[in-house]
Amino acid sequence: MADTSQKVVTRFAPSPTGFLHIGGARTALFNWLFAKHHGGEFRLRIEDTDRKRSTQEATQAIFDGMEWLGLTSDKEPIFQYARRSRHAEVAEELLKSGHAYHCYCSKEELAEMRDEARKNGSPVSYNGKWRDKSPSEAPKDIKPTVRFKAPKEGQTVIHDLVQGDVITQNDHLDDMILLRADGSPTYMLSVVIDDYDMEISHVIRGDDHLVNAARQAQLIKAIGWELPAYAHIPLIHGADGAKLSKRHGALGVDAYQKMGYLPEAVKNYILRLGWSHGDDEIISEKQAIEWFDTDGLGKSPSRFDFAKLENLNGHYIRDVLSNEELLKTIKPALEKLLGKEINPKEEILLLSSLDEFKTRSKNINDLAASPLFLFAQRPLSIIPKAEKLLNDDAKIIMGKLHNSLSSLNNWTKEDLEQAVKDLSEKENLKLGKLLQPVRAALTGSNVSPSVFEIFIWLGKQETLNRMGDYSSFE
RNA sequence: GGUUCCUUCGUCUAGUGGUUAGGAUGCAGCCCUUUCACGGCUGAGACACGGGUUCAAGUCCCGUAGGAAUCACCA
Repeated sequence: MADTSQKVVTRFAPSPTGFLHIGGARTALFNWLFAKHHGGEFRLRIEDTDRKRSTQEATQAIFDGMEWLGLTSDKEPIFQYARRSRHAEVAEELLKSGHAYHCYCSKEELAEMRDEARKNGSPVSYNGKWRDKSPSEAPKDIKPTVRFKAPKEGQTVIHDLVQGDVITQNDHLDDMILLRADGSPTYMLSVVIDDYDMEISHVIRGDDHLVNAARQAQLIKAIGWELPAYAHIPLIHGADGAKLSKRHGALGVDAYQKMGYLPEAVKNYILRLGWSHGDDEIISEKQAIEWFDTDGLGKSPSRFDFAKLENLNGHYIRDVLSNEELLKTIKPALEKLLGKEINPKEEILLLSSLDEFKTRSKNINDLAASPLFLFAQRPLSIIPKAEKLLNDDAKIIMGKLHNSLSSLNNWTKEDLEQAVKDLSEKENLKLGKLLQPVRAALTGSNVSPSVFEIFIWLGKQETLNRMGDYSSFE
C-alpha cells in the first residue's frame, strides 16, 4: 500500500517524439486514477529537452489522445525545455559542492570505452577518466560535459511499490552526464528537478525506467532532496510477446478511435492490463477511482489482445451507452456515408431502431454503417449472398406475401406476424424460407435485424415497394 | 555480455501454506430463434522445470530454463 500521508501528486511525462501509444495511455491512466483515488493532483509534463526529436505534431497528438481518454491535467502542462536554465542552475550547484565535474572526453573516446567495457564484462561503460583530474589539465579548446560524481561504494535501494526492494550496487553505475557540451540538461537531471519542483509524490511509470530510478535516487540524495515514491509497472507487449512495435499494436490512441473503439472500452481494457481488483472485469470510471491503488498492480508483463478489447467495446456499445450517446458518436460517420445530414424524422427512427443494431456491432464504425439500408434508394443493390436467396420460387412467394400485406389495414407488428404466419401455413413453408428473401429485398443483405422490425421502420409503402422490386406476380 | 525484473488455461488475471486451482476473453457444443447478433447452459484448456523447507507448496528458499528491460552528450 502506498504511503499517502503527504499530498498525492502524480504526473505523466511523455516525450513528444511520436504518438501517444497504448502503453503510455495506460501509464497516464494509472497516474490519473491514483491521484483521483487519493484526492490528489494529476499533472502532465512534456519532456521535450531533445530538440532534434521533439515535434509540435507529437505534442498535439499527446494532448489529443489524453483528451479523448478524458485524462485531464489538473494544472497547465509543463514543458521541460522551458525550464532548462533552472536545470543548469542545479548542475552548477552540484559542480560547486563537488558532486559533479567536467568531462572532456570525445564521443570517439567514449565509444572506445564502451567497447572495452563490454569486452571485459565491466558493469560501467564510462571509466571515470576526468573524475579526479584537476581543472588545470583541462584542454582549452574543448567544451566539456558535466558529469555526476556518483558514489562508488555501497548500494542504492529503491523501495518500489510494485517491484519491492530493488538493490543496485553503486559501483555498477557510472558517472552520468548532467549537462551536454552545449550546456543543455539531460533527461536524468531534468526529471529529478522537475519532479521535485512540481512536488510529485508518486512516480508511476514503465519499468524500463527501473534502472534509471537508482541513478536518479543517487542524484536526489546528492542534492539533498527527499525521494518520491516509485511504482514501476511492467510493459505491455504485442500479441506475439515481443516488445510493442508499429507492426503489432503500438498504435497511437487515435488509431483505436478510428477503428471504432470507445474511449470507455479502451480505458477499461488497459486498466485490466497489469492491474486487477479480484475477479472484476467491467469497471466504470467511478468504480476504478474508488478501487485503484498500487497494491492491485501486477509484476509481470502482459500482452495486448484485440479480441478482448473488442468484446469490451461491444459491451459498452450495447449495455452502457444510451442510444442518444451512441447516435452522437456515430452521427458524423453516418452522415458521411449518407452524403447528407440527418433530419429530425430520421433521427427519431435511428433512436428507436438503435436497440436492434447495437447488439450486432462490435465497433462504432460497424454501428454507423448498419442502419444505412433504411435510407437506401430503390432499387436496392443486393450483396451476392443475398442474391442467392432471390431465386424464381422465392420471387413468386414474395409476390404472394406482397399481395397479402398490401391488403392489411393495420400496419402493426401483430397483424404483420399474423399475415406472415397465415401465408407460411397455407404454402406449407418454414418461416425462414419465407422471410429470408424478404430480408434480402428489404435490406439488400442476408443478415439484419428482425424483418418485422424492418416492416415497421420502413412503413407500408416503402416495404411494399422494396418487396415489389424483387417479386414475381402471377 | 554485465545488471535488473518477470514466469497460473492461447490471452488478461484471482490466488498471500491445506481450493475439485476461480473468473473473463477466445474456442467447441447445445438451447433460444425468421437470418445474424444478443442472451442462457455445458465442455475442453494453466500452476515453466528441478531440488529443498514443511505434516502439507501455485503460494516460502535455492538452482535451471525461457522471456523482458536497460547499459547514449535519447527520454
